[in-house]
Amino acid sequence: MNDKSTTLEQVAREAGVSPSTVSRILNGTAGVKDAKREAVERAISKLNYQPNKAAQALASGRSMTIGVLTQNIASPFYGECLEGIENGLSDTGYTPIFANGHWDANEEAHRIALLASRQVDGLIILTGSVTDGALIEQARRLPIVVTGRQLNAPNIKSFWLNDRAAARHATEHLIGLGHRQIAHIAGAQHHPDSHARLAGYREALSFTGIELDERLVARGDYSEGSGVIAVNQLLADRVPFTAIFAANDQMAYGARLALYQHGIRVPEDISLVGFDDLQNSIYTTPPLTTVRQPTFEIGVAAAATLVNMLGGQVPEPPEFGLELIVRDSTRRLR
Amino acid sequence: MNDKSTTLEQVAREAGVSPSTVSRILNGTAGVKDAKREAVERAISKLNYQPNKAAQALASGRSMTIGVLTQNIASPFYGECLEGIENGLSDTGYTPIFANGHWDANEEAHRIALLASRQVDGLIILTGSVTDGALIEQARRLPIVVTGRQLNAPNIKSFWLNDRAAARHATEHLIGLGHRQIAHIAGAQHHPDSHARLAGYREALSFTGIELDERLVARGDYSEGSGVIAVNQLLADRVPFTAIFAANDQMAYGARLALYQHGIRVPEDISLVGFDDLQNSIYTTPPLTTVRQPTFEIGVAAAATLVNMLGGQVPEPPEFGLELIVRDSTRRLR
DNA sequence: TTTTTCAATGACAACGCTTTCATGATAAGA
DNA sequence: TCTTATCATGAAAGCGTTGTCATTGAAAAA
Repeated sequence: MNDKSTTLEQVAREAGVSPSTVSRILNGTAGVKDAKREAVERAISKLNYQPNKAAQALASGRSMTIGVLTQNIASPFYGECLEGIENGLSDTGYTPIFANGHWDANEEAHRIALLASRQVDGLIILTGSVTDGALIEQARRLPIVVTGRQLNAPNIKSFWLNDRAAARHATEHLIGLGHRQIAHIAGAQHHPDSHARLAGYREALSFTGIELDERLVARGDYSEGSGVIAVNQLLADRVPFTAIFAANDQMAYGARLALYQHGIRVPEDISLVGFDDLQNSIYTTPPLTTVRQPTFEIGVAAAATLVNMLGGQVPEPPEFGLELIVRDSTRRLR
Repeated sequence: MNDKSTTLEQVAREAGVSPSTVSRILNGTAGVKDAKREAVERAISKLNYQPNKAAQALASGRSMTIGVLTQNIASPFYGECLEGIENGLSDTGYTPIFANGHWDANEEAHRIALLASRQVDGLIILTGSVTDGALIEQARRLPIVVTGRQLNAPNIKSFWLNDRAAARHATEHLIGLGHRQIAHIAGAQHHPDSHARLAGYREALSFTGIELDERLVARGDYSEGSGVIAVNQLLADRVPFTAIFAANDQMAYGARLALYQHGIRVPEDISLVGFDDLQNSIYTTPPLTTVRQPTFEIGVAAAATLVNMLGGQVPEPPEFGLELIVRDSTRRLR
């Protein structure tokens, strides 16, 4: 209504009480006579009052914001997780602030510092390349929830999934369908996930007694484009294969396209397995067999855990598992 | 280092100057002798000082944050735009804060109020159902950039694209390929975009003298699932068609899947056109012919425009156009 | 040299809220 | 009825900055 926004003091004057009282009503800090409470509430809605969060933050030391470090906001993978966090945070009074690390340890450290200077009350770190040490140091000032690693330290909770086991499971699925020449498109070089998934793939092969032909392992970077390149490479190498296990869905999409362009059918000629179960993987042609990551659920749980920590509790975060979702991109070899 | 974070005052003491001087150095507000500047800079890095944004916001009245109202953070469409905004904002000192409206006018109003109470310095509204009036009212206190509508008002800049013309163009592309029985999967009922795209479709048909069979217009809600349903519906209706123009890519993905499940080939049996050119549309099989929305670029431009407005300028935002990208999901009818 | 001007700096009052402390009023115990 | 807890409330001191104002010292002008 007016030009400057209304302040608590104006509300107090309008209601004929002291600012302290208004504050108490706002925060439920102490009992207040009904008469005054009503007067204040009337004043609040009359003046259309909204407390100034910056002032609240400064005075109370709590900003009611949570810093979320992702790697890439636009990626479908992080998108789902962010939505989970948003969901888990709604109605808690906390607001998430997102920052992109772009998979660069320095950048990440910088972003975290920036978040800290914004007085966030806690931190959610979605994977990332920050060192454990840096996190432990940060945790001395802020509670932290981190995904994608196992980290036991005071004031830190971590969500970790057994990528290796799941990758092994996915590969075994292909083996179970009779495939023996199984290519793998590995993820970005320095991601721990990539190693784990590659290790799972190797494990499945060696456990079954299949000798791994190193030429069947192509290196991608988790992007769709790298999936295309990987398949072209694989095809150019002329080492025969009947199935591909891609380290994530996005590369599987790229692989799918490259195969299509070569006139190779999925699953008739080649079976294809991804990893992540992005929302879109139901809608690819054919729908993609993949390992489901409970990304959204992890986001929700991470948020809830952090809020609990902020509430002074020491929550035991739930365990999550990975699950193979068999759709139509894989079939028995004949 | 220490338990509580360092304050400007501690830095001042360490450097042997007054807090004012430190503040001035931080903000470049006034000239400071080199000797002192160096002393202060040394103190800052020694104490690892980061200014408290909440305090800055309170004292200066500027929070250096920008509120961004999206509808759904996780959607690929908004994701690209958010990335653009993030990009356009980097190195400006401003940080975006995202809020989800979930396509509900009330929810949106509530989120905007929340953002306002966080003392954001400006607002970017990505489409949404808020009324123009509400925006104009908000704009009295905050500069606003809004996409998806044409709105000329003080303190508001808008980015608008001619969806109707582009939709017409897309439909004409199909007509030009010899298609006459063209189905349309319309977008969500109350989105202005849906109307515009449907109108463009109608326009193209009537301009070419093709009579529109209303049974060929299916109603979706912009989600992949609704594309599946729409095609199933269309097929069940048994009205023959040779091409589909979906009001967005996500529904086109769904349509693609439904066709696949019915054993109908794209583009051999049916041509398919989408709208948006999501990043994934290059990687569908076949790659999707679609109308490219410069989502990322609009995000960048929206951010830049808002920052300029905050800098006291009255920028003329750049114009953007829509462009038909012909890929492999459409072919000449024979 | 003396006066004027100006750049550099410090003191201090905001900014809008929370939170302790003190106080008067009310209810409970003696 | 008088004292003692208890409760509701107000006054006031921060929270960590910024920004105004006043002060100082030195360079420029006289």
